[in-house]
Amino acid sequence: MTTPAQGLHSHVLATLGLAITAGEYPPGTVLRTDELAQRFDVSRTVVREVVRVLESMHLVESRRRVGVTVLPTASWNVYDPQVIRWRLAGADRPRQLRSLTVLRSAVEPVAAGLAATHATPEQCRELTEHALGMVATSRGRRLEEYLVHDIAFHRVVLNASGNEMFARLGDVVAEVLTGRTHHHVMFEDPDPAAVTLHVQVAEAVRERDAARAEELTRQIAVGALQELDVLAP
Amino acid sequence: MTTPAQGLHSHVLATLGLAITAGEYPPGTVLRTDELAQRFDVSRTVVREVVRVLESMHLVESRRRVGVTVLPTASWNVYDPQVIRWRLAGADRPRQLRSLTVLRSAVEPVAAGLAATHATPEQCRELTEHALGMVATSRGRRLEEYLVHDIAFHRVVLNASGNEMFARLGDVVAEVLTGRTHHHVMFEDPDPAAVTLHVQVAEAVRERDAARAEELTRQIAVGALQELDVLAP
DNA sequence: TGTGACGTAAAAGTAGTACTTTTAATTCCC
DNA sequence: GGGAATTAAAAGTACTACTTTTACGTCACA
Repeated sequence: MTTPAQGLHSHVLATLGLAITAGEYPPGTVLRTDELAQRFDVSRTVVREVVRVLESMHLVESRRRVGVTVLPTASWNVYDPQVIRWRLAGADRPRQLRSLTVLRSAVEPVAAGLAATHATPEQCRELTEHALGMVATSRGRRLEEYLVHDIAFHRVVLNASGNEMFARLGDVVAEVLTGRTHHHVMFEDPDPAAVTLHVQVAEAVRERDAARAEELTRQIAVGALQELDVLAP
Repeated sequence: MTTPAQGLHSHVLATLGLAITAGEYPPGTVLRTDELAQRFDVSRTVVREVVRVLESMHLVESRRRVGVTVLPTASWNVYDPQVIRWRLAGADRPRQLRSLTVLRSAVEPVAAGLAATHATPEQCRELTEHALGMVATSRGRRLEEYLVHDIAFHRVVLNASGNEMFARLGDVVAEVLTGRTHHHVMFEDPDPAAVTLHVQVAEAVRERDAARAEELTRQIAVGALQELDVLAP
């Protein structure tokens, strides 16, 4: 069982993509289109379309007379949301979670700084709302509700930065936060210090204090990294 | 004339991808596969494969009975190197250059800090080598040679960070630096202050001084951003 | 024995056609 | 006028036939 699979293309793509990113086919493995067609019981047409997509993600390379070769991790489009999802669902989830968290620690403080100067009143309002939401749900095992606010908070910050590259990391952050919550010891409530920091970030943005927003977000990031070290040293 | 075009698929993909990212088809525009097949004088098979790839980049969306709809910029996979190249080659090159530079300013300092603790002796050597190369070519209109060292330098830093997400930004940085050089007033030599900073970063990494490497790289980034403000206010 | 030209076959690439499925839009009935 | 049935348009899938590239093995020649 892999994915719902409405549409043959989606199904084959999901299956193959997941298998490759999970390392089931070591780099250099050669697949042949009609072999795949047979294996999945679909036409070569469908397989070819899938291969073209995998090729655009640089997961495989297709060469005449050779076949479809699986490429090493180093050439993968690791920023492709689809690739990220596959990897988070597969074997090297911890590694992926760590590298994404490091990326966050670089990007989010800068994004917060920019948000302080660019955020619209509406965005400021949303920020405050979600920060307060986090406070409200930070105790009593309400992790799922907390997560919703946490994700929304960070998404607003990234969007408010006014930089489209940052904005597009919203989904990535959502994945990371979700992954983290669901793999935690679910007994403990979120770190109160982190909650406070979120409230303060919202404050700083509202007050147009870029330096403070950046610094506070940096502290949140440090916390996230430390947490990761404790969980997976 | 758009691209060399070895292979029908590549040609159609390049043409369509470029046109869409250049905004020639406003979001919501509907294309039909057999119309495209006719226009490019290729089979529908080829067009379908191209559409599937564009779909995986979230440039378009294909729906039955409707056709292939061009999606708004907000949904594009802006981290896809191919999309980045298309956008840099097209109309909103300045915007793209700016958002990428902001991304760099967030990522590279952190990467440099990590590099200071993770760089191998070989990487330290390369770093120093390229920094000195930059010094050597920083005067006398040797911009192309300078560029090679500049790109190599930043690539080594990103790789040495040990984070695969950072490492994969090497190509992006290369594109940005190349774009900047080629669109500058080519009369002036690179900023001497920047050159010095690169040498110092190499030094800091060699001495395992993470904080200093990070701070110095941050200064390089600030310089790049200011430069951008002067050029395209 | 080594080397280079050559031929072969295997696999991807392309084309075209026939058919299925979904679904927007129109029609028609109540 | 609103909702159900019909229709047709476009993508999705399959299959088959053919073209092009090219890795690999063969064989001749030095």
